[in-house]
Amino acid sequence: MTASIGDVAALAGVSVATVSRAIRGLPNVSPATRSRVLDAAAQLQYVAHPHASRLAAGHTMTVGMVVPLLTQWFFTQVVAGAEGVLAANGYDVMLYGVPDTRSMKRFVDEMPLSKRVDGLIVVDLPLLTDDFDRLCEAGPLVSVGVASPRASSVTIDNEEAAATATRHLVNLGHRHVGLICHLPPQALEFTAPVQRRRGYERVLSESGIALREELIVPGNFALQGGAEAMAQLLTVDRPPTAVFAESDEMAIGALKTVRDAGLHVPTDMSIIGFDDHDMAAYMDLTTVAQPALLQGETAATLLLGHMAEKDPSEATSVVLPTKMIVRATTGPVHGASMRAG
Amino acid sequence: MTASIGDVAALAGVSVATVSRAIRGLPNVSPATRSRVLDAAAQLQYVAHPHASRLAAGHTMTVGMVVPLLTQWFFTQVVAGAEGVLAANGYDVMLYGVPDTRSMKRFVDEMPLSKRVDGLIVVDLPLLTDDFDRLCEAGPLVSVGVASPRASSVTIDNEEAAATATRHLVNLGHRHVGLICHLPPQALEFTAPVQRRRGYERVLSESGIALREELIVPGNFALQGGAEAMAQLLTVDRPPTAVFAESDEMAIGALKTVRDAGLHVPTDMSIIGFDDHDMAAYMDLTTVAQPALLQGETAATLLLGHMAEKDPSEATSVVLPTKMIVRATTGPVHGASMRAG
DNA sequence: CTGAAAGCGCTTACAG
DNA sequence: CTGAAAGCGCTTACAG
Repeated sequence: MTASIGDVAALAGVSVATVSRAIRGLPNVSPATRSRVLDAAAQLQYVAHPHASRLAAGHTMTVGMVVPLLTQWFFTQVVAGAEGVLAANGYDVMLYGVPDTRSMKRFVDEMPLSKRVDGLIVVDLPLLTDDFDRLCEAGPLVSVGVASPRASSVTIDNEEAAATATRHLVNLGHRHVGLICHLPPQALEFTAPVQRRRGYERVLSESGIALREELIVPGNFALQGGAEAMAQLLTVDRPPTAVFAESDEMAIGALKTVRDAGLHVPTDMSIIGFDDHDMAAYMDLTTVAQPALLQGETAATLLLGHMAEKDPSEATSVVLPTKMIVRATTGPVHGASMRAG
Repeated sequence: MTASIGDVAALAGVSVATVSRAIRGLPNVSPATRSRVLDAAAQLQYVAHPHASRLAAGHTMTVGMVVPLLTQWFFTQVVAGAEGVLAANGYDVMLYGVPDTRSMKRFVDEMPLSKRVDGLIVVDLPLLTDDFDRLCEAGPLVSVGVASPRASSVTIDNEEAAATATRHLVNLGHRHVGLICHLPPQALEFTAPVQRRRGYERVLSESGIALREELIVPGNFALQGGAEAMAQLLTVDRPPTAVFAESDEMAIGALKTVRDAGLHVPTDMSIIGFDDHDMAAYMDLTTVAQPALLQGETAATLLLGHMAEKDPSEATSVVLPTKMIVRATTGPVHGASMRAG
């Protein structure tokens, strides 16, 4: 049906070897020959069959992206960022969603053996060290979201960012500061939530504020989870006067609960989020912004570099800056909270 | 490094042909042989090299998904839905973002010739008929979002859904109904916006309401676009008392503009969106829900069917239901609007 | 039920 | 600068 390298060779009157060289821009082809080949190829609309060249050449020109949830804001941004630079460099991207432990296990078992991709971008995957090592052995890998001595990574300083958020609240005079975090401890542990929680706890401790476990509630990184978490925070005695939510989506859910309860933000309750989701500006949500798209782009660039190298080089880890954006949902403690304190 | 089919054959003491048959579950292998092969394969952790089998067998076990914007709500839902069922059926998914005309053109030129995938899922692509036909000729294709006589598709009835939304507004007594639509006409035309606009116009006309061009403003399917569109609507004379936004994200942006202007929803302004985005429930936004994830799943199922067939069968087009969800952002016309009317 | 061999469409030393 | 040939790792008629 479609032209093969042999057809081009016949039309140009050269061998297939020469066609291969001419088309890929390799040296040692005379200008005249090259242009004859190129003409023939254009005429036949020839495109190399990828599986054949991949099999012969030993590389696939595709990279795999492994992502827990295909629909969550952060992941879509990272995928979009990486796909852009990868496509611009001639690479295809294979997308793998690994929503649960079982699919993650299967992925780890099969991927390294399947030589399916030239490299892997792994996003925020709560992998066991062993599994992570196995993936690394299979080829170039860059991890986004979680740092590792074994592989290049692009991350943000989650702990410091969370500390900044918490400090902002404390500096406003809040002494009862809630945290809407990720899942309960028994679930899959992503690293970002752990680090963010650490930042939160550190600042409280530095500020001489006792940690109150009942002010830390899971919100599942979703709107509804955030709303429910806030509902729970409102019922404890001596409720918080300020809350740090580990994602904007949870923060926005929390905002709704507060307002539905007839309370006013930030007068009765301060809320700070994390991400700088599109929605954040529109909700006037104070938050700490992370460059999600850029993390994907950077990961792709790093991976491109590793794939180009002959032997595996040093892992390089880049940590991208975050930035607190103060908007309208945080403010000084207020009368209502004074009663509680 | 990793085991090849030859290694397994050697270990099991059979030919590579037998290994191939045994592992793929083909008939004509004795139970004893099969289990010997399977044992050997397991022992060596053998996984068939995909490019080799793909080249030899002539199919790739991967499907391509082509999507305009990787980050927009609808597209992420469709991708997630399709990836789920495809992965469950052993297919890999290759992701292609085609944000602009140029990349779309390149995709159409190269993809059909490259035999890279066994089938294609094309989401909401404003393709020229010719280009669409070329993609169809290359192999099984299912289109989501736009119907076509040439290929199977999964869509919703955009016009009817938009009519329902508009009728809801008209039935509430609104005579000045704005539309926040997609891009200005000169841009790439996606079909959904065109159809939705048609539904809007039809209902106005059926209700004896004259169309006012100045009440139709583009919002670019984004939060900010929606906000700006609403700002513009507020400045026309005799401004609308109700607005239909073609996506929830635009509706939410519009909501913000209205509230920032000190107006009350729905007393001063009714707003209805489209999608039932997660955020919609939280904003108490009246909207018409479309099953985005399901559209992706359905497309994948359809494609799986087509890829399994020997010769191309009839195109089947499934149209999924939409459902209006009345919440708090729409209400009867009110005093304020009477002044204008 | 099983194996030997050709072939999928390329790339890559090796000669020349 | 160019070509003949081997090889990438499988699958698939064809014999037996």
